[in-house]
Amino acid sequence: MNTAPAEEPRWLTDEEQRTWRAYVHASTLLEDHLDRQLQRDAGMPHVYYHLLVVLSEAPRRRLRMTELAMRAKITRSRLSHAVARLEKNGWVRREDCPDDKRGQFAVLTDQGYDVLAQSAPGHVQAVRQAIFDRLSSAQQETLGEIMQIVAEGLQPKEAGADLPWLR
Amino acid sequence: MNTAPAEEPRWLTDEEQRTWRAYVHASTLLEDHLDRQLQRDAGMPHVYYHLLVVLSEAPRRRLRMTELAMRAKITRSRLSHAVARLEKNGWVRREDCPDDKRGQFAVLTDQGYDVLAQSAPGHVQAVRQAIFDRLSSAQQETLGEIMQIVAEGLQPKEAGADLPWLR
DNA sequence: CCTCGTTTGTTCAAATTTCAAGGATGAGCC
DNA sequence: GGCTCATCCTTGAAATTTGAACAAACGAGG
Repeated sequence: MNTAPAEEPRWLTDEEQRTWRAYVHASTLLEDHLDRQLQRDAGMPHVYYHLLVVLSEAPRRRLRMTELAMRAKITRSRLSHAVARLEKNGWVRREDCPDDKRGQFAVLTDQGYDVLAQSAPGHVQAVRQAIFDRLSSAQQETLGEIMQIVAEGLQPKEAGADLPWLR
Repeated sequence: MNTAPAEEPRWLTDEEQRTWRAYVHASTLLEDHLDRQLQRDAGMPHVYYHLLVVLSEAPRRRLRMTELAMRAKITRSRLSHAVARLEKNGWVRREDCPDDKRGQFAVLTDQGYDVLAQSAPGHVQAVRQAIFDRLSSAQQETLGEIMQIVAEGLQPKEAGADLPWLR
C-alpha cells in the first residue's frame, strides 16, 4: 500500500492558475483596503463592522452569541473577544437571556448604531469604488452567482442540514 | 461649509447588496478553509505557504525581502515576522546581500522545498474542489477578468507607476 | 431526582498581524 | 568628507485570531 497518493494530482492549468492568483491577489488587496478604510473612519476592522451591521438588522438589534457568530461566519471564541472589545467602546452591550441561563444577547447600543450610521456611507463608497464601479452588470451578475456557488460548497451545513433525516 | 457630505450616498441596490454579501461570505469561508487545510497538512497558514510558493519560483529560490513582500502583497513588517517563523522551521534561510549591506535575501531551503512539494497536491485539490470543480469555464473566465480588474483598481501602484512623470 | 452527553459562552496561551519607531546603509549633492 | 534624505529591514508593544480547555446550564432518559 502506498503512503502517498498513487496518481499525479490534477494540477491547475495555466489559465486556472492565473485565475486563482488573480483571486488571491484581489481579495487580499480588498480586505486590506477595507480594513484600513474602516479602521480610519470607524475605528474598527471590517469584521467588527460587519458584526454591527448584522446586529443592526436583527429584531430589537440583538442576537444570541452563537447566532451572531454563525451569521457573521466567525467562531464563538473570536466573537467573545470581539464583543468584549466592542463593549469597551460602548457600541455593543451584553444582556442575559431569560430563557436560557447560559445564553447571552449581544445588543447594538444607540451609540453603536450612530457609529454605524456615520461610517456606512464611506464604507459603501469604498466597496462601490473597488467593485461595482469597475464591473459591467453582466460581470456583477456572474460574480454573484460564482460566490453563491463557492459559498455553498464550503458551507459546513446549509439551511436544513441540522435536520439531516429530512433530506 | 458642511461637516457631513452634502448628498445622500449612493447605497447599494438590493442586487449589489446580495452580490457583495455573497462575496464576503464566500471569501471568508474560503480563507478559513484553506488556512485550516494548510495548517493541518503543512503546518502553516495560507499566507506563509504562499511565501514559499513565490520563493520557489524565483531564480535560485531567493528574493530580497522587499521584493518578496511586494509579490506576496504583505507589509515588510509582516514579512519580517513571517520569515523569522519560517526560519525557525528550517524552511527559509536569510542571506546577506553582497551589493547592499542593508539588504537581506530570503532563501527557500531544500527542506522548505520538500514541505512545499509534499503539501502542494493537497492544497491544489482543496482549491480545485472549492472553486474550479464547481464553476463552468465561462464562469471561471469571468472570475479571472473580474479579479484582474478589482486588483488593478486597488493596486497602490501598478507597473510603471513608480515613474509617474511618464503618464 | 440523577446521570450522561450536548450546548453555550468564556478564558487562557500561543500565534499572527498591525502600527509606530528606529538603526543602519545607500545615494545625491555641496 | 559631511549633510540630508530615502530605502531596507527589524523590533517592540498592542490588537486580533486561533485552538484547546473549561464551567455552567440544558435536556433526554432512566
